[in-house]
Amino acid sequence: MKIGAGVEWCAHACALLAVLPEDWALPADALARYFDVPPAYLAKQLQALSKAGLVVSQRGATGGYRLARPAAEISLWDITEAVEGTAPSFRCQEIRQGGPCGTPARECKRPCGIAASFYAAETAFRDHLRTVSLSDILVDVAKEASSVRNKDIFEWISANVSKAG
Amino acid sequence: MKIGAGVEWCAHACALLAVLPEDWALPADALARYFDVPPAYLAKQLQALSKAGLVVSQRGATGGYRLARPAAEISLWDITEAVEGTAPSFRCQEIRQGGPCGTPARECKRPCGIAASFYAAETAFRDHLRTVSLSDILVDVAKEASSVRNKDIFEWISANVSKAG
DNA sequence: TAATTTCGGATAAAAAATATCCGATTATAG
DNA sequence: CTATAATCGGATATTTTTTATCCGAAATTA
Repeated sequence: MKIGAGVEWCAHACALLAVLPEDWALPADALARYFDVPPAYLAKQLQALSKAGLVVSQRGATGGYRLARPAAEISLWDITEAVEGTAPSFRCQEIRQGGPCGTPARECKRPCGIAASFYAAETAFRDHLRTVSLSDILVDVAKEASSVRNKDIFEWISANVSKAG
Repeated sequence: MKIGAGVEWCAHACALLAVLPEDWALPADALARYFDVPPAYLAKQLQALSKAGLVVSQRGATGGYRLARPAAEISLWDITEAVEGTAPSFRCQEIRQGGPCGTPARECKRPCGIAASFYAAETAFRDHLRTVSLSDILVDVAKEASSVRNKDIFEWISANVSKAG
């Protein structure tokens, strides 16, 4: 049971996009440099966010990525779902139907007790991530970071942003 | 985020072992035939259960597997942990420490908000599986199955069991 | 309209899960 | 007591998934 690295990267990337002033955008390459991760691979992950409608991409000279909606309306589950897909972690093979004592298919319309338990557990997992929005993350970050570092971050953004003019 | 097939197989295998009369055992090969899954691969998964102390293995002529403790004291999480390992699904790469604005390591003793949220979500996942024991599964099965099929199952077990004598 | 900069899908390398085989071990039966 | 038969357990291949990269398509600016 593993979550790909793209989820972590995208979550941090979205958190950075969330502090961008309105109508500014950050290119994928800039985001990769900010976090020191492989640029081409991050770019691929960002495509998933774009496809899911979490971020808006803009091509061309002053292009880049920005959030598609307010940070309060993007949850960690939204990001996870966009990157990892919506398939359940427990993929039931219905082995109860096989073998010499297999249950007939017509009696298997509902999931078995084992599958149902895993589905319920995953629902709990997803529901928790749904309760955490990007703005919740930012509050947490703001509490930890010093005002000096916040200034550094803003200066870096200003130097690397794609600002439409 | 995916769970391997071995977890499903082992969960069903344990449920079958749970209805075995005391001091009976089922060989790995019999379990594989019962569920119609690759024998060698199921055998490998069962090793993990044995290592974790969930089942007791007995080599030799009348050997096989049986539960190490009452079904009520074995949870779906016990089985998942035994097969998949105990590593968290979200493996934080601490990318906040990298890049031009990286947070100094001494300020990173606690997990960041993103990682903490995923850890909490996974705790919810695990806690739910901890509440489901093998006996809960058996109750569910008993409700669904007809008494005719239960007789078939018991007869198959009797014909394939390794009974010490 | 040409040039620059970006995103987006197609393509390779690495890692993990899946599947298999054979030797080590143990109880039984002769 | 010994040989035999049947089992588990770890080492070994194969397939799939994840990770990583590259190059063409698209769009904005000068």
